[in-house]
Amino acid sequence: MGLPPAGHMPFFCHNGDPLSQPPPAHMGIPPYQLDGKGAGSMGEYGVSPPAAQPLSPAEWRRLGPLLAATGLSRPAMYPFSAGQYPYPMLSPEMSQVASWHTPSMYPLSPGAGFRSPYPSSLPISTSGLSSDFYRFSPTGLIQPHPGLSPHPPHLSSHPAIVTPGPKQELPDMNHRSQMDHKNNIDAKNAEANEKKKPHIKKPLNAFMLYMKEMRAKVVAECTLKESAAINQILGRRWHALGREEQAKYYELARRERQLHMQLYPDWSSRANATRGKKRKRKQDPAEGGNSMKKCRARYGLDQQNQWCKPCRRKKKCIRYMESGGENDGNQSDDNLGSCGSTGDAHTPPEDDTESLNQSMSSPGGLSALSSLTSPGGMVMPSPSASVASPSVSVASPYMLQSPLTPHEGYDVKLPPPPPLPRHPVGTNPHDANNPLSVNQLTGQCVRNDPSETNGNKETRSIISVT
DNA sequence: CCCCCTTTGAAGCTT
DNA sequence: AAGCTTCAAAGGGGG
Repeated sequence: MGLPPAGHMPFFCHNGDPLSQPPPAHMGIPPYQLDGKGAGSMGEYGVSPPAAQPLSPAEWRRLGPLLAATGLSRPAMYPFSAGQYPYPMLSPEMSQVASWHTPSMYPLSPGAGFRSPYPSSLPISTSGLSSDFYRFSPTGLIQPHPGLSPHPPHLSSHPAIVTPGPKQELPDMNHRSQMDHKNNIDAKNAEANEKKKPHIKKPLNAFMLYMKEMRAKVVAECTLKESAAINQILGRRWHALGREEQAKYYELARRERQLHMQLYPDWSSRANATRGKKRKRKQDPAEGGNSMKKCRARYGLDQQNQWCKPCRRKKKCIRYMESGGENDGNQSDDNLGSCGSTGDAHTPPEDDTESLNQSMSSPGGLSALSSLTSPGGMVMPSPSASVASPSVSVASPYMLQSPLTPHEGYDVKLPPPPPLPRHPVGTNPHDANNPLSVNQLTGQCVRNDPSETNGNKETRSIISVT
């Protein structure tokens, strides 16, 4: 039952049958547990003195071999062959893209297709970490013991940390001096102080760090600008990323958290989490999880007639709120279950064409894009051949099973795998109709044959979304 | 201006 | 303890 239609499963081996064999046993260790501690919880903070310090370039250089030596090296989770995998960056050349072992971990040069919100003047070289990594550092310089920072959290003026509110970014600062930057921030800080609630953002997790780094590349390759689409692609790439690569991001994220905690010892995500919304009532199991979904996600584009009014107008979903939020209680008034229980997984689209026609409701032009054929020569995995199960989607490190004992270098304190995580990227049946679906999008995404890299623009077919 | 989409992971709250 | 919810980034799109 819960299996989405095979055609919607984006993850599969190039032989088209990922389920024919269990995922490699080596895919089991959360990369961020490399330090042998139960990571992922605040409890790890400060526990490991060495980890409390930023990695030196030499350390970064060591990271790879170390990981490999501890048995982490492994083939890509989704072993596309170089010729078949639609994402060039996931080809073996990927390791060059993310040059973690070099001081320029985050290629910031425009030529690399990256852009950074932080001035390149930041002393990246001092530690080998990217400027992004210093988002928590008030001075832009990372201290061996950032906890000794003279800047109390509430005085911090770092843009990435203290902002007037969530999802509010300062303008691109690539072309601004740090002083301008600071003034700007001071102004915003004053505003924030006025409210007496400076918004300290959450530290970025591994995936967010990865997204931040890779977004520009995906944008360049696909000439897509819609983040929703980009994120789907990035999600797929993330899954396809080798463990070693992911481990680096987990490590980065772990250090970000550490640094964040040291800079803002009193900060708690609670402040942000409870900022605006009340927590919602636990969903009714009988509703199969759909009660917590907004109409769009619950019914899909092909059933917009079931959407609540605000949803149709792209406003805040009232059912979503009713489902435990603001009304905090008894609802189930709204035939939520109709598509509901388990239904999410089996409300396969009936008419793609129609839904595409309806899809103008959102991320716009993509619906038109969806009807385009793939760029010539692009070898996309056949959806029909794709068979996958969410349980094999390796959606997260938690899904992995470790072949190693703790003595082998890992503290295998794996939390039990979540029963059935969200649909892995692209496995949501609704994706078939979703113009933003990975399958739809990646079908339009540029395929860069690794052998054709080096700026051979002629081989890049770009679908412009305008 | 606000909210939507969309992704994964972390953290905290709720049950 | 398990499950759930929110928020991190991003930027185009719609009302």
